[in-house]
Amino acid sequence: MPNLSIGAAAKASGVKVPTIRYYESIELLPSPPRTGSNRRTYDAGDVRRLAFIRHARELGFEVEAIRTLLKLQDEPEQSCAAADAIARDRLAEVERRIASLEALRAELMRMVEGCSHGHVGECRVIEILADHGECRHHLGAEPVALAGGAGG
Amino acid sequence: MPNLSIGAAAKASGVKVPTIRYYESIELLPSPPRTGSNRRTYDAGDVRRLAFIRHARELGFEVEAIRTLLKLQDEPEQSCAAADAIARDRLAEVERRIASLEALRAELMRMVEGCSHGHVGECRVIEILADHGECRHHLGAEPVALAGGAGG
DNA sequence: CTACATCCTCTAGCGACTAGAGGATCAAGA
DNA sequence: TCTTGATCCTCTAGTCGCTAGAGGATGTAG
Repeated sequence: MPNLSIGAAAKASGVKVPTIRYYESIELLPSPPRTGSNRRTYDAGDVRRLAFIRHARELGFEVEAIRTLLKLQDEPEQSCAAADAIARDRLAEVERRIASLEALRAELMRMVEGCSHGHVGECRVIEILADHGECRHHLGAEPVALAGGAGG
Repeated sequence: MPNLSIGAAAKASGVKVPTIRYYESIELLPSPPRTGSNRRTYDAGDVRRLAFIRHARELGFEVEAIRTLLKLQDEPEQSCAAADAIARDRLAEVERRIASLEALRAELMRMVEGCSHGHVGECRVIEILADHGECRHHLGAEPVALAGGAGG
C-alpha cells in the first residue's frame, strides 16, 4: 500500500490532515516525496509512524518526548533505558493527575449534592467556590489543566 | 483592608500579578480605580473575586464558565440551576478524564513492567506505542490533553 | 541620594494544534 | 469536453490561559 495521498494516510493513521502537515513542519515526520503536481505521498512506514505518534499523544506524551522515542525507534541497538525513563515519568505524572482529579471530583460532588436548586444566595456551588477555606484538600500548586484543548 | 496594590492583591488572593492584569483585560475582573500615579488599587471584594476565580480555575472550570458563575454571584436572587448545571458538566468531564487516565495508567504500567532494560528492539515501551492493536481499551476519540500547561 | 522593588504598557511567545483564505489539481459523471 | 465537487497546496492567524520580556515610571528603605 505505498503512495498514499495525505488524506488516505490520515484515514489509515487516524491523524488529521492538517495535523500531519503540522507534524512535518515541526520535523516530527520527515518530508515525504511529492508527485509531479506537488502532492505528498506516504507509504506504510509513514502510516505506522503516524499511528505511533497518535497513540503516544493519546497517552499524554509530549511532542518532545515522542521525538526522543522516535529517535530511539530509529536506532534499535540502543538501550531502552531512555524509553523506559520517559514512560516512567509519564506514569508518575498520570498518577499525580489521577490523584488531583479524584480530589476535584470529591469537591464537585459535594457541590452538586449540596445544591438545593434554590436561589444563588444559598447555592453550594457558588459558596464553595467563593470560600476557599471550605476546601480542605490541597489540589497542588499547579493548575489541574484539564481544559480539553483540541476537542473534535 | 482597602486600597491594596496589585502586588498585595496578588499575595492575598494567590493570583499572580500578570494574571490579574490579564483577567482585567478579558473583563473577568472589573478595572479598578487608579492612584494619582496610575497604579491599580484593589479592595477586599476584589480579592474575594480573585480567590473565587483562582479556586474555580484550580477545579478546571473554563474562564467562560467562571464568567457565568460570577454573573450569577452578582445577582443572588436568581435560581442556582445554571450554576448547578455548570458544576455537573464539570463533574461529568472530570469523571471521563479519570476513566481515561486510569486506562492510560494501566497501559503505562504494562509498558514499564515489560521493559527488560535490554535493547530497544525488545523494548515494550516502543513496541506497545508502535502497535496500536496491543492496546485493548479505548482511550476515546479526543486526546487526553494532560500536557501540563502552566507549570510554575 | 542611591538602590532596588514594584508598578505601568506593550508585544510576543508557549504547546499543539485548528480554521480559513485563495488557489491548483484530480476523479467521476453528463 | 465540460462541469462539479472533493481533495490538495501554501500561508497566515486564531485558539486557551496565561507567561516572559522590553523599556520606562514611580515608590520606599537605608
